[in-house]
Amino acid sequence: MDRYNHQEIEQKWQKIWDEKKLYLTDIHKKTDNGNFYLLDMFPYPSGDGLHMGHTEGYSATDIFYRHKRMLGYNVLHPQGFDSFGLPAENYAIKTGTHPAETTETNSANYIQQWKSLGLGHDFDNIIKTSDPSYYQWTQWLFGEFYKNDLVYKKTDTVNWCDSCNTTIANEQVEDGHCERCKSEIIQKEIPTWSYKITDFADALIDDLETVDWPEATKKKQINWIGKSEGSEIDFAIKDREEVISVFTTRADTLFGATYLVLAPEHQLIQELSNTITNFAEVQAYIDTTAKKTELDRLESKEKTGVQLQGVTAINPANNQEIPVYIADYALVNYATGAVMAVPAHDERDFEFATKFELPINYVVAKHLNKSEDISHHSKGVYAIIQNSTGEFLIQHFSKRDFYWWPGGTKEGEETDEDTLKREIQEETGYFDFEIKEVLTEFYIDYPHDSGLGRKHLKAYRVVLHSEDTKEVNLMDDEVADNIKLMWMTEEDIRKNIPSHHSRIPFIIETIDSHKQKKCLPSVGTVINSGEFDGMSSNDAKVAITKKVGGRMKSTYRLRDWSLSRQRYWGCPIPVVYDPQGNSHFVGEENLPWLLPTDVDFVPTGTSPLENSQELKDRVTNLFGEGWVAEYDTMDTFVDSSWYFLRYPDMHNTNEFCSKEILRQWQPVDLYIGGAEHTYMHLLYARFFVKALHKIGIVDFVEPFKMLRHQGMVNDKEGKKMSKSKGNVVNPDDMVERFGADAVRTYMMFAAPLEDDVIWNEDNIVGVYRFLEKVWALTDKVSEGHNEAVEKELHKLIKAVGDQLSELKYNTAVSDMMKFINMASKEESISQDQLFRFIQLLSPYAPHIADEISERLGTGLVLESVWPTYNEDKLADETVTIGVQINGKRRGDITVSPDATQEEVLTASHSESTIKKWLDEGETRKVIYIPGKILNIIVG
RNA sequence: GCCAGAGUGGCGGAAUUGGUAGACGCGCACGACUCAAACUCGUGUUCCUUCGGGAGUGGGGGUUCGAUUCCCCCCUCUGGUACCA
Repeated sequence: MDRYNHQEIEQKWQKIWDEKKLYLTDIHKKTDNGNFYLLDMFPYPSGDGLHMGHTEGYSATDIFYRHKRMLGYNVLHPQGFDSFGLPAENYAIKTGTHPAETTETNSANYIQQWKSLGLGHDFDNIIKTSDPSYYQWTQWLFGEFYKNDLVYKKTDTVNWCDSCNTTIANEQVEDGHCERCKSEIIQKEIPTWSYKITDFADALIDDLETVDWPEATKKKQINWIGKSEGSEIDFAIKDREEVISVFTTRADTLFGATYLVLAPEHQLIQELSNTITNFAEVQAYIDTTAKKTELDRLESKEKTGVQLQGVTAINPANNQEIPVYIADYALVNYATGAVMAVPAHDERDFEFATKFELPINYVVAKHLNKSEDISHHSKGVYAIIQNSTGEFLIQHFSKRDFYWWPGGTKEGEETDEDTLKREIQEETGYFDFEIKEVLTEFYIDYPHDSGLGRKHLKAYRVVLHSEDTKEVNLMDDEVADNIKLMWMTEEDIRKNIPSHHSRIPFIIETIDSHKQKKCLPSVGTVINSGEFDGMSSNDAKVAITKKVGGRMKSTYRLRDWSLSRQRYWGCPIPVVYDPQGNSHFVGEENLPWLLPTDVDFVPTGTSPLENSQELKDRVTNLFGEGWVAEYDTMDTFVDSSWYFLRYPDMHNTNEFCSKEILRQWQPVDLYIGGAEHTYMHLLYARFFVKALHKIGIVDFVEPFKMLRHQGMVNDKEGKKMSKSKGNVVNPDDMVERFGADAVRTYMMFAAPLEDDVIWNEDNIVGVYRFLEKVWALTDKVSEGHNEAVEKELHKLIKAVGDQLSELKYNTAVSDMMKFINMASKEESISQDQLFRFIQLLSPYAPHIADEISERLGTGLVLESVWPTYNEDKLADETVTIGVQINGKRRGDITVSPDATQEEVLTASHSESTIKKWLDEGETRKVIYIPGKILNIIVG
């Protein structure tokens, strides 16, 4: 028979499939297994065409599609184009070609490429988001959002790309640069429309539990949304009506708040301008900040700021008067735009306070030892006594070689002060001293037999005024211990006290941190906070918030989605303004609200649509004199946030999708695409569905039940392909040289779907040889039945089917290779057996499958029914199991799969290589796992 | 810094309810075919070895008859994110 010629057969079958409309989906068709919605991330039709990454993702869904269809599902496997966007517009600016024209040319090229890969999409029914028949529904949905208060316009500080001349969303800023053109992003005050995605922040986190997505992707979205739970607390301003609200996750440190910081853009600053005595200086700082790009702010780590002279805030916890600053480390867009600064326990506040010489007050002590529940412990005090030179008084229990701080653990006294006074005098004789602050708290576990259990101790710093003493009054056991009092310097303690007396070095550390003014950001026990002393940080967060009239609250890193773009090639925002400047939705009857064509593309910083006379006339004619259009267009991510809802009913001119079809086809069963869409597209699409659910348009809350990512396709060295490196591999070239079947199969074989694939032309020959072997098998077809092949085939049907459902394509291909290697060595294979194998192969290599099928006379493989297997053909007659002696493998034996332990042991003894190990000693134990392993313990 | 994920032959990778580590493929070596080369086919291919064995899944410890798989500590790499209070 003739040689395998991929070019010839692939072109032949692509033509046949096209003519037969093999991939046409009838969404109303009834099938045994019902509907399955399988979705690819649709591409932007770039002039560069498909890249290898696309090829992998699209091949993956196509394989799944063919399998599902042969299993009897009605599978929707659509394609389309995310065709609005900047590249076409930029190309238009350069060449004068209208974006619509570029889009047409590029789309046609993509479709050609898809077909040449043998992808089974219905190319007669594709979506282009730039078609009025599509974007009229983007606009209709905008109208629904508008009516339901889910989109609003306000002047806001937005990310502005000077090169693209447009605002961009937070998600589209990468490292301070524009995601598209890589130029620096600046902050600009601009009127902009925004979707209220933050209304759904909690649902966007919680509902992830209901979908089958990669865990990493879920976690990334959760991080991106950035929920933090904390408190909102109001600080009064002295002699003013206004209050400053701050958000904090550390209300337990409120007593340590020694100043406040407002973001430079905070609106209160202007309101207080008459009170601020150095307003000129303040305004100058605000102006400087405004000029900084996002990147400047990130790069200049050094803290800057200006005090608002004349403004004093009151710390509601202790009524202390504290200064107020503005500084750009407070961000206007996050929470209230104001921070209560606790330099002792927050790194950023600490840095600022150090620079501006602000007080650092410690109000949380780190635990020496962890204890979750304070309430069940008895309490005591602990005195850390210092003399005038700063030395510490230590007790050395010479009999037990034990060091202790003077002080006591007795109870009964009303206050800690009483206990301390009594104890210090009894044990040391000192009486003229002053009790200072709480340094830390900790726990001591006494031995079980002592009956003392666990004690919770507070360590107070005590300073002696005089070293005069009165009579010492020790208890009997204390006398017996032969206690010596000694004054030690910090250094002495570090050097001489052994480290197992951990609490003494620990307290020295703590004192040292306080003295050296170190920042201690961890949670622990509240100290120096009046009635809250001794409370755990977590309890104190709630208690202190409550005490000062604050509110427990969550804030989010996620911000509303700013959708206005000052560009041409996008979906027009369907809004007009009346002569008073109020906005109105243009109304359903005026949809599609067409993108005007009489527009100069060259960007000027204002929206290109402003130059359209047609648009102006349209508005005047429809609404009257004095009315003006909205000139901005929508972010292209709006278009792609709902396209999957349109596919099943894309020709519907009355609705974006009928209720009936929504119910039958949504949500998407399996979605495959790159992980780079985690923050933008996937988050926005989820928001859209949740918003539509709230409005009552859809009855589900998550758009994509199951999501998988394909990895990237890298070059031979594993490096990312890029134009600048000149290592980009063109899929068309590969298809021409190796054929679509080999390219598809190799991509699936080279690595698990979600891992990166290394594109190495030297390796694809392995897959090509495999296909040649399959081809050669047609020469062996004969009438007789080959039972050996039959058994392997049944195993293969099960393995490949299971692996396909789990998207483990790489091992499925390897199993098929094994089968072919086996079958190639056989004398013959029946026509029926070869056909069933071809069915298994066809999702990966559909062209060769149909060609062989035609030669076998078995018709189009996609229209056949996926083969089944018999359980009883899966079992082997014999099985080889490993024999271990003392856990080390010493040989193997071949037995029947249901051999008893006795039989296996006997077989082992008759194997000379094993027997010599068995003779080493007596058999003490035998572990036999049927079909797997025999382990004999000899000793 | 924080949050994920991953470390297995020369290379891509396989095996995880704990049970023969290295499937399948590339490469390499040898052999057959050939005047020769390529193709193809066959055999071998983790490392060390005194050919008895020994070591081995990033490193160290632990649990177990048995660990790539489970637990603890550490190292390295990749990706994401970062003045988010």
